[in-house]
Amino acid sequence: MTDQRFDVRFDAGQADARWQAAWDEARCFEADSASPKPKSYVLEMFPYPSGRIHIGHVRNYTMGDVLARYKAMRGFEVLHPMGWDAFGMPAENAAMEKGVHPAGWTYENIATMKRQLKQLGFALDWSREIATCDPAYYGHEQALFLDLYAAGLVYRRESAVNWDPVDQTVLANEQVVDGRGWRSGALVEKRKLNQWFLKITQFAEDLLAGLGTLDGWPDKVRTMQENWIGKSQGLQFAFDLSNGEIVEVYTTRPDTIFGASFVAVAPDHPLAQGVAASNCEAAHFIAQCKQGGTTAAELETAEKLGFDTGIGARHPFTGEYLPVYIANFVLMEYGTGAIMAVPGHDQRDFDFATKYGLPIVRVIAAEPSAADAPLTEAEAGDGVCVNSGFLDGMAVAEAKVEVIRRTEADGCGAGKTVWRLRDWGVSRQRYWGTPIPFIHCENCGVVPVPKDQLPVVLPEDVDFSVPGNPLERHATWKHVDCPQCGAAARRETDTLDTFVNSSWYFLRFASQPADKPFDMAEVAQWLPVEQYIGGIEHAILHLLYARFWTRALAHVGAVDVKEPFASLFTQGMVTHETYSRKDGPREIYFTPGEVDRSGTGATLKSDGQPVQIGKVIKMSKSKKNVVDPEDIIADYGADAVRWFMLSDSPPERDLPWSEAGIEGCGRFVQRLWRLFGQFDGSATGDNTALARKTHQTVAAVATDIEALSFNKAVARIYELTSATEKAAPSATRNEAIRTILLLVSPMMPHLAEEGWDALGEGGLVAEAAWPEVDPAMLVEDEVTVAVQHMGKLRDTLTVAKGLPKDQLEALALASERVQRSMDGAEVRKVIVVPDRLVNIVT
RNA sequence: GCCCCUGUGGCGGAAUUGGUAGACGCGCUCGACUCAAAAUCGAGUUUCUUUGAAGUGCCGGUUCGAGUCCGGCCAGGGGUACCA
Repeated sequence: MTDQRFDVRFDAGQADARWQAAWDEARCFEADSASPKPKSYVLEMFPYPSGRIHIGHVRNYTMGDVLARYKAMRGFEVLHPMGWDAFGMPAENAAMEKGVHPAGWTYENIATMKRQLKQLGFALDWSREIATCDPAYYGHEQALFLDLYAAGLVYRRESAVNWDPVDQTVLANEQVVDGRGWRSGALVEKRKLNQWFLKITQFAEDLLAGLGTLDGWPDKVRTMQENWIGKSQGLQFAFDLSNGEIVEVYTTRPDTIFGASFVAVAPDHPLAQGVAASNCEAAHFIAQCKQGGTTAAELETAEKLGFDTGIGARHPFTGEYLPVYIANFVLMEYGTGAIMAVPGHDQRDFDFATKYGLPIVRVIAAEPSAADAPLTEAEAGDGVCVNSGFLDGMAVAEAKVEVIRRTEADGCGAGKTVWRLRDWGVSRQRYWGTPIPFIHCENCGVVPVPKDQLPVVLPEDVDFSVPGNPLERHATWKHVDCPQCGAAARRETDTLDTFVNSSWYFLRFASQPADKPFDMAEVAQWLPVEQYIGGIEHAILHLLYARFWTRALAHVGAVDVKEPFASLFTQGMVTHETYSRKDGPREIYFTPGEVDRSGTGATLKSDGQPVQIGKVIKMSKSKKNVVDPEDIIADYGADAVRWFMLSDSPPERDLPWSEAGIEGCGRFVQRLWRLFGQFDGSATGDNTALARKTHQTVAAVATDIEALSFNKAVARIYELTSATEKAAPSATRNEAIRTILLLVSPMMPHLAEEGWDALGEGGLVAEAAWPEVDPAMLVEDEVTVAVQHMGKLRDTLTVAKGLPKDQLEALALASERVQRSMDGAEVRKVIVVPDRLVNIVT
């Protein structure tokens, strides 16, 4: 007697609501830290509450959800939490554009997005929800920041920001478009401010070494972080200057020292500043270097400019005097802020030397005889030293050692390890972030806010009608008494980089006492995160900062974890075309929903006029190329959307969004529903082939889910579904149907619950166990072997598995098609790969 | 500029990691059912000059054998320290 529900189509709308309520009521996704079961912490990168969930979120959270539900079926106590990376610029932009308060805007977005996530039926522990803009979260962050300060990991120094001279405000790199402020259109300048820094460089060696232990991370991410940290062994030495001073330079290529044809210092180097004090041309040049933004891409691609100071630098080995330039491509942050320039073997130096007519000397050649081969571009490759005095004939590596040895012996320099990694600047001159808990006192200097006065809470009455930091302008907020001497003092008005918020949220998810950031012992129950899933765009910054912050907390004894994420999976981005129009210096973007794309071009629905079709790039709030999943949930149900996210595209690859395909997923939901309805309790008898297929599929899908290869798991399930549909009723077929239901339950949980219930299984499928596999059923007894002649396929043979080589060879040679292809030629060689192929070489 | 990645039918992709290229899905075509449509079911679907040949972005190399390994290019994407 089958359930009457199977007489009609599966009603996703009804089932989604019903089972979401049932899971809530059973509280089956709330993680129990005290559970005796083995623990599994599955985490997806928490979203910025930008307004509404987009397809990229759905993809990310569906993957994590399948893994979390699968892990639960395998007997783990699963922690699968969700929260909100709720501080950030878009809230302030909304405040400026729409006059809404950042807090109100953010919390409304959170409410909307939480509702949308719930519609997707994710197995999330909402009891642990976090919003980083909640003082209950950021207050603990302020306490941790003070702990790091006490441990000497926090300091202040000057650093450059993008300055908009018209709006009188600091701009994010994203807000600088073609060197101009995005609102004012003014040319952006570099301006120095006193800012807060975290000593990430103190952990550089350990962060680098730690990469070697992260077996569960993609190699590409480890490589990117390794390059970012950028350990290099080089030489730091001093040039004696013609004005009696010295200048320290750092080079990673001491082997090329004889090719040095000038010395260059950064515009903000003390030497440059000294020259500028008495030379207005130099001062003018330095001022010119201040133009433009602060990004590496901008600095590297800008035209190389220099100013000859007239000072000479004495080469330590030749005694020759090299000109000293102030150059815009030398960075004060790296090494000593001064370089010896070797045009022959560094492209930046080559470009500069060409422009200013400086000598370009070859000092490295493929072989000694090529010493005078002309250079048309810088050659950075390996070779032997030429035109290099005592280094001539030495290999690059050997010469590096020799130059460092001589320099050290002469006492004018030493070998030195230098890191590309710079300390983490965490100051932001913005309102919507964690207030940095310090007070500036004229008597006492920089004073930490006492912990019993935390949290330092953001004022609510702020004005966004003028640009700049509202905290700075607030009438009363920054005026406080010094906690040490009681005198009138001033609060720090910078807030923390939002990457600080996301550097420890995974700890707060694991343990959230009211009186402290987290409990160390409870954190130890769950950490490290077993599987972390998020976008590849976070490969360096977020992931490196989180690794650093965890180490810093371990350094102050707050946690006993070193690496926070045991395994990392970087999903590809969901991409879409952009649509825009120029409006003066600003580019105005439109959402796909606002655009009619039916013709060859694209027009705006509201006015029928054309819009520019931009590149296919990652979906982002600022480019508005986002698609709203809620409509397709309404049309097809949560399960079809989830299934679609998992099908087809390999999860690590980018997914260009298209509407096509979702309908097919909707059809498959119905197809499964019909199949469940064919469960026939009265059927008897076995079907060995189907039983084998079933067990093989269970094993393969488990492997695929554990590897997060959901697209492959989906293909396997399609195959088993087809085979089961075609089979005649039998006990085996019933078992196959029941198995399919369990296999799809992490992916299509609503459909699975409805089917489980209709089949009278009892309890929730969310709490059911993964089907057992009989290893004996995985082995096939026949295999198909390819037969090739000269590497080209000529025939296939179906033979018993494990057939010996000589028999395979004989069968292959006997093949009529092979004989025809060989056309009587003599067999020179036969390659036999058992169970796979035979290749005959003539 | 620099670092990392990707490139296979009309489309998304698979290929036991050097061994039958195109599994599975989408789309499309034809057929069945229907008064008709939807839904469903079945067959087909890389290309071509089709006893066969070519084919995995392009050019070359290694190998009995290359989508897979090596060298050189091209195109697209991500990051580039204040987007998150």
